[in-house]
Amino acid sequence: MSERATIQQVAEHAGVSIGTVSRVLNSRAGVSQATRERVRASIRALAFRPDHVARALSKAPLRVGLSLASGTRRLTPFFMLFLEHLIARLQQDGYRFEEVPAGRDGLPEWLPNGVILHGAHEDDPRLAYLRDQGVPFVLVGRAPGVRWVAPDDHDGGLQATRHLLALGHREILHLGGLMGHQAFQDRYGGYLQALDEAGIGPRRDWLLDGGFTTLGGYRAVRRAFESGCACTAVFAASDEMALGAIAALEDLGLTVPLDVSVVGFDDLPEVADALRIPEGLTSVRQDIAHITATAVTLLQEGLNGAPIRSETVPVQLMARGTTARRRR
Amino acid sequence: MSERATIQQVAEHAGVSIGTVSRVLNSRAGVSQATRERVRASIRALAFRPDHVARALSKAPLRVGLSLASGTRRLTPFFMLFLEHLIARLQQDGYRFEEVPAGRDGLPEWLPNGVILHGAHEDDPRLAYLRDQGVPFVLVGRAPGVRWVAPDDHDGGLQATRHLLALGHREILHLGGLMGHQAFQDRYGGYLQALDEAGIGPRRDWLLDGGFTTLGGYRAVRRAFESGCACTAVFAASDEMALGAIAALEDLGLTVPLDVSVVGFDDLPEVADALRIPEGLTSVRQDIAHITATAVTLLQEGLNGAPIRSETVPVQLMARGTTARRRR
DNA sequence: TTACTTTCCGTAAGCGCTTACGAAAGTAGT
DNA sequence: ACTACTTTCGTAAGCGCTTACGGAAAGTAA
Repeated sequence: MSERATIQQVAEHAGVSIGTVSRVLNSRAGVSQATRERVRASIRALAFRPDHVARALSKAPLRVGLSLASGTRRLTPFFMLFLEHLIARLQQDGYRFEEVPAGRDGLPEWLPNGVILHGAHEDDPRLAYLRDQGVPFVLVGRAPGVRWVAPDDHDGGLQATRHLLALGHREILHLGGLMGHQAFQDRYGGYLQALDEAGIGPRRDWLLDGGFTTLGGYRAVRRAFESGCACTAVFAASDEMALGAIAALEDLGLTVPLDVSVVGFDDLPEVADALRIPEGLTSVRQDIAHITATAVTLLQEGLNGAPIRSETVPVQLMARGTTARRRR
Repeated sequence: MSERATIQQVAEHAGVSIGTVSRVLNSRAGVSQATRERVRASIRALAFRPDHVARALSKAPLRVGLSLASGTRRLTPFFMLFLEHLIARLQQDGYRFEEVPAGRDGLPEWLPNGVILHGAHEDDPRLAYLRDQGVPFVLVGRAPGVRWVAPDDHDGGLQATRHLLALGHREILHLGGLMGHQAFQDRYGGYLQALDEAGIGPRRDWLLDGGFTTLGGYRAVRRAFESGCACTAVFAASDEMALGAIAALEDLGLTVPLDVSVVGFDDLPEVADALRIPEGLTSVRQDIAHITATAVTLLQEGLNGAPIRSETVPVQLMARGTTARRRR
């Protein structure tokens, strides 16, 4: 029923050899435009998808590892999605994937050919270690002098806050946490810049620590409003915290978005599904697929000895049902 | 540095052919005890681990799929761990893994050779569908007339509640949710039985719905205690809810475990790490590795046409820092 | 001893792909 | 028209395993 076509069948269908098919699959040179098209047509006709297992076996055994910051909460929804995308991408390209276990000192115990790092600080010992070992790596995050890819966190904070300002809000809470981390620092930075543009001074008591959990967001927001916070909007640095914020507001008798607007960050449908607001959570969308694809590309460059290059991937505010024009 | 040994090298080291090595790897017949030992020694000596990619390529292309109940929250910590273990196990055995996408009606769009189902009800249409299609499957859960594997949820509830009773507690809250699901029904059943053994009648207001989230647990417990609940212990049907319960109690000025004891379910260190109680969360441990391994074994039996068989895997209470003897 | 089993193990053909290598055909330079 | 490239593509040798097949060695029966 679900027998998949092989490269052999595609070759026969197109009247060429399997070598040629492989070449067009990997878009390598040495195939005329005409046959290239013909092969592509056969691929489509047979719904051919290369077997990644065979691919990984025949390719040079390139193992790419993922190394996690020791403090990274592995089970965060965003991270799980990230991992899923990364593995899918690597597989598709015929690479092997292995998680690099952190030994003592947080340094890896053994090394694959290339590694992708997640959640490292600028002065993380692993960066220096990998550089010393000569193992190419790319950081998902930002640090000077290394290959990195990161979403435009600053711009995300900017977009979210401007959106709130445009709706007439003036007192805007920021629900953050993990303030040592660059990503969240940047989101906060965007928020501050937007406030500044609007001539609104930042206030210490508008910065809440939600620890990047739903419960943390709930407790922080509840406490803030219980002690008389007059804010009409909150910008949370993650969807989970936004969810917590919404629950807290509900429990205090406030309705979202009529009384208070809430915007999240990440735009994970899996998280926001818990919401009872039909139009969904207003949130800053990160393109995880884009980020992981770029990470892999940069790593390949590193393996080829190309010069260091980094990339920022854009984010976009998705205005939905939890933000509304300010009233009163 | 990290060049792994191949079967070829093991064969040379042991002075046999690769065929023989493969036979001992798969523990097939036709190898004398003497050479079997010798090969095993070489395997250890070279720290040989078979390459699962090559394995998957050479084996009959057996694809096993995982099908999720449509309502299953994919990003639940327990489920992520489950998935991780399942994939590792399948890989190790040289099987391919693919997630089976649910089409409309919740039925799969195409079928692999065998499937593992998670979170299905007894009358889930997928069960009948797979049976009709003649595709072997195993259910992680319980249902009559099919191959299934499940933790002993009832016994877990029993152990947890008896533990609390043994510590002198008499008013014990149960924090559940998703009451349609068999697993949670069973945990509740164990709780009820333990209460009954102790001659304590169950009370409607001792059953809370925490929706299996941390926040849900928090809200339910907070509301209960705010409206005068005099309980001294709570048995939560998941670690996440237990965490929420603990936070709620804290916020109400109660300390755990001095004022109130809390026991969770699943025993996921990743979840309980958020706790500030040094000795950790008292919880009912599920052996995920055992469950997934059994699921794969049962599926293999199904593929071989063996008669239907099911298995319950034991759970064990891990008494730690969130339970203590009742005072007053 | 011969004939016939049984046990043990080596050989080689795959699994589906990638990629040197070299042959054939086309292009250019003289 | 002849040499010298260049482009295009087929051939075949792997990647690290599994497994059907068959041969050699060893055991059993006469």
